[in-house]
Amino acid sequence: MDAKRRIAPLLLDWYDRHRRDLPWRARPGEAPDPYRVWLSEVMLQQTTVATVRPRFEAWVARWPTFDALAAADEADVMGQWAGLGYYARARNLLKAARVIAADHGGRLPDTEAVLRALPGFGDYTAAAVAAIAFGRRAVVVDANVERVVARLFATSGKAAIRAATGAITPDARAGDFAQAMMDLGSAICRPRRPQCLLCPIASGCEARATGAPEAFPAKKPKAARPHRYGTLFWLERGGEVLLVRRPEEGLLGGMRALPTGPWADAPPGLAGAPAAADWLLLNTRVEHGFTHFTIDLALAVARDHHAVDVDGGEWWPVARLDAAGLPTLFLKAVRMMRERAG
DNA sequence: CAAGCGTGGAC
DNA sequence: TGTCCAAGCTT
Repeated sequence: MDAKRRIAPLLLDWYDRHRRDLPWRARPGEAPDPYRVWLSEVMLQQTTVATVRPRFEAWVARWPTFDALAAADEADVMGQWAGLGYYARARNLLKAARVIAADHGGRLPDTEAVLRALPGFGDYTAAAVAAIAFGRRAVVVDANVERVVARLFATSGKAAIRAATGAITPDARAGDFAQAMMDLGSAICRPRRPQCLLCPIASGCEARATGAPEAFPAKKPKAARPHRYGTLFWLERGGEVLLVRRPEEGLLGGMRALPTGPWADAPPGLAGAPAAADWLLLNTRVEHGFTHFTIDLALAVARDHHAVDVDGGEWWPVARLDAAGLPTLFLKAVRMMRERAG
């Protein structure tokens, strides 16, 4: 259809004039670095560019290649990821790096199908890396593309969106096209208050013609977030505090953490304490919102000069807790303890 | 396939 | 302050 073939040239022309300069993005005429493209795609999953930028720089300074990452300790990798969230991404990143080093000669496979089989590569990431790093034609559908295409054709549904995206994806510059769609979705075709007057493809946009482009795509009804309660245990001994490593699976999996008791529908008090000690339940609370529930944590404190080593735990200097690689939830408790002491 | 899985910024 | 949302993957 001729109207559909006009979209890619318009979008690519807009991209050539308005593309953002990002640390993982090759400049015109430069060859993309597959390692940087892959790392950025994983970091950017459900995470904003502003958050990723400094974390990306720190990561590539520490582990600049697949082989360097493959040789890293898992605890170091998880600690470097701390604060970014969705920690399965870091576990899969390391797994994939080791597969790439062992089975692919330290180079990323250059086809969508082979990429798709690596840990952490879903439909989106396999297509995006194939297109952006290797120039393959691939149909790249993320939340931005879904929104742009849903509005462009006033349509909905995963299959219809994918088919429509395929119909407007060019054979050449597929990587630039994908990035152009995402930049457009981020800067112009935003969820709220889309900037249609600045849009290079507004003239053919069916949602704009309806007068309410922001109504596309239809939003799913949101589930209520339950509220839970728990207790964080701060066991201190000679300037050191007890940390544990959380189980590999599940919430904050594999991360270093303060010990916690059970998370329940009502405050559990001192249940699940990591050791017998003279616990003092503080009046202050740590609140933290996760995607699917919020947690309200009490803080229990004990200073026990006779505390023996706790199974699976490690004693960590309080003054160096910032370097422990703790998820944000636990850093909130650390800050609270410091305010209390100071 | 719906649910589980983090966090910080915008409004 | 609460709600929404951001370059999704796994089971």
